[in-house]
Amino acid sequence: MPFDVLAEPTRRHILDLLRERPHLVGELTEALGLSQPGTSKHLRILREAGLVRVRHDAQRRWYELDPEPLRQVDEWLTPYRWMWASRLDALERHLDTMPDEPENSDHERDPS
Amino acid sequence: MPFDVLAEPTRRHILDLLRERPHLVGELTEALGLSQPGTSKHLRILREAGLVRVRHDAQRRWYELDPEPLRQVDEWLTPYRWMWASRLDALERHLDTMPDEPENSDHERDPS
DNA sequence: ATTGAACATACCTGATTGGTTATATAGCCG
DNA sequence: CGGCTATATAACCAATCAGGTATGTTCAAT
Repeated sequence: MPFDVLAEPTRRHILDLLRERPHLVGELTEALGLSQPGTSKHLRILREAGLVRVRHDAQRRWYELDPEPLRQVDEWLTPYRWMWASRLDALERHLDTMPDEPENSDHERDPS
Repeated sequence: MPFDVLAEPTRRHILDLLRERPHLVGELTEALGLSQPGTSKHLRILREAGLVRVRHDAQRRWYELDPEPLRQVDEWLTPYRWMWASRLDALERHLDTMPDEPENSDHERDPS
């Protein structure tokens, strides 16, 4: 699953950059503001997850996006997708019907 | 971002279970096959991410899904969504035009 | 009041991970 | 060839984390 790969903000940043155009490792290194080996390490993980591909050009390495694995994420999300719509509808209808009511619900959303 | 929360397979499993109906901690513990404190810990993380809510019923705790934060994931995904469609189209057209050709591309997808 | 049930929190531990610096590898150019 | 450029890999470190056991807390039922 590509979820753990996407968990890393830097990695999402890389994908966002590659969405516009392929990039060299050096370019990414500069854009991300981290060390070159650090960048290469992230790229390796993205490569192994199939999210990017490399094109060799002499010593250069052009990294380009492969969005295919994101489809899995999208699929996992699918059964949830209708929910936030209907939930929002319900909320709207509620707010519509009863404008400010004290509402002593026992619901709780992280009391910490 | 809820990405890191979703990176954990057990946590996705919990959400999948809650998608059907609210569950007690004990039920989840059994379904997941891990210790009760372990379950509670995951639930805490999900709570703090706003992905679940709790309803108190005496000593019982009913955990229920709140899909709202998943919307952020969906939104992050949005600019990528058109891509895999068009990419697939291109592939199909390609396969259509040239059925099995040796194809010595310089492309590479993790040579490891 | 005491016990037991349901859950949360504290604490510890081994594994993973994101970052670094140092070093290898590969290819261009003079 | 020799040195320079671009990238990858190795080795290391501090922090985070998932899991467990032990213990606290709250409430119902007797």
